[in-house]
Amino acid sequence: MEQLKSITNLLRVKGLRVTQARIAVAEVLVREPEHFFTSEEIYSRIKKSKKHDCDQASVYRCLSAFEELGIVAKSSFHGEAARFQVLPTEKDKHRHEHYFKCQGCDEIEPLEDCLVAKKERELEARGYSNLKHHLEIIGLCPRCAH
Amino acid sequence: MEQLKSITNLLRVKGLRVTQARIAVAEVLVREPEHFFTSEEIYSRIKKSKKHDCDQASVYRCLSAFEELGIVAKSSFHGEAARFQVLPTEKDKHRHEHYFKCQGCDEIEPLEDCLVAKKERELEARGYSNLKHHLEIIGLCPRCAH
DNA sequence: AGCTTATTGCAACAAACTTGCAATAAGACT
DNA sequence: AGTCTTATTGCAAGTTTGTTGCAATAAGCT
Repeated sequence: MEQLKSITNLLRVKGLRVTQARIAVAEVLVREPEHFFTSEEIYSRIKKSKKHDCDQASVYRCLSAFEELGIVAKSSFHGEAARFQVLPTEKDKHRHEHYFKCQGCDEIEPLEDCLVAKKERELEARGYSNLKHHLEIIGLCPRCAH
Repeated sequence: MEQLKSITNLLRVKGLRVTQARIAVAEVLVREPEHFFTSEEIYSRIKKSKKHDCDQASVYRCLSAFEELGIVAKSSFHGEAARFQVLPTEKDKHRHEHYFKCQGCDEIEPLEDCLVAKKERELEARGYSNLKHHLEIIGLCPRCAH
């Protein structure tokens, strides 16, 4: 609830309208902050809840806007649909940019520490800028390894 | 030349046929081992050279086979077409799994050292297995930063 | 309540693959 | 070298994951 309000506030601050579609998408994301949603999943939850209704195109447009505002993190795995997750607080914004994906159960878990920060500092020292990164590790988790 | 022969040998050893399409794709990849080819690029170089001919579908099927055999490394960036590069020797197989991509000039450069190896060892100690990883860092290279 | 214009819904488009199937051509066997 | 078997190919159609143009709608300011 609190988080939903902060999203609508941010929209207002940025001069964007607080529309049904944006509320619908935000509600889905906020209800399961640990889940990595595909656009399709978000869309079907909106449909199922029947509280709001909206088009798939709107979900995509909405997620792009949210990404630009830093409300969600987007990540895509080799050839698969992109996944989105709310970024809960300002300081946690980079928390989930590293993932582990199990090829057995398709579970996605965040990796807590940023392996790449050091490398980025080094690149910055050499004149690179506006750095962003994305890391994926795939394999079998202990449960699926048997 | 040497490398091309080792690819055809591997195909034979694995019971796969050494076909025109596979030779054509392999030749393109081997001619520029430092280049990160999209499937489209490979296809149009085959067309242009006129030495062989083949279909786009065959290029895709060929690259999948090569990937499975460890002949090429595949990497894909957010929403873009996948890119492929020959893996020159057994020991260098993981050499190019880390990239930097400049948003200014679209240049892709490998990052030499493996940041993730340590993390993988740690996960393995906790029961994870069959680990593979992919890291991308995007931003502006010094030339594009101005 | 009315006005302005950002958003939406819809349908069409697009990029990057993937797949089914009949035709072809590797390569094993003679 | 010719024949046979079946892995591969070419082609066309399909799929997935978005993106886009445009008229209709609805935020939100006054």
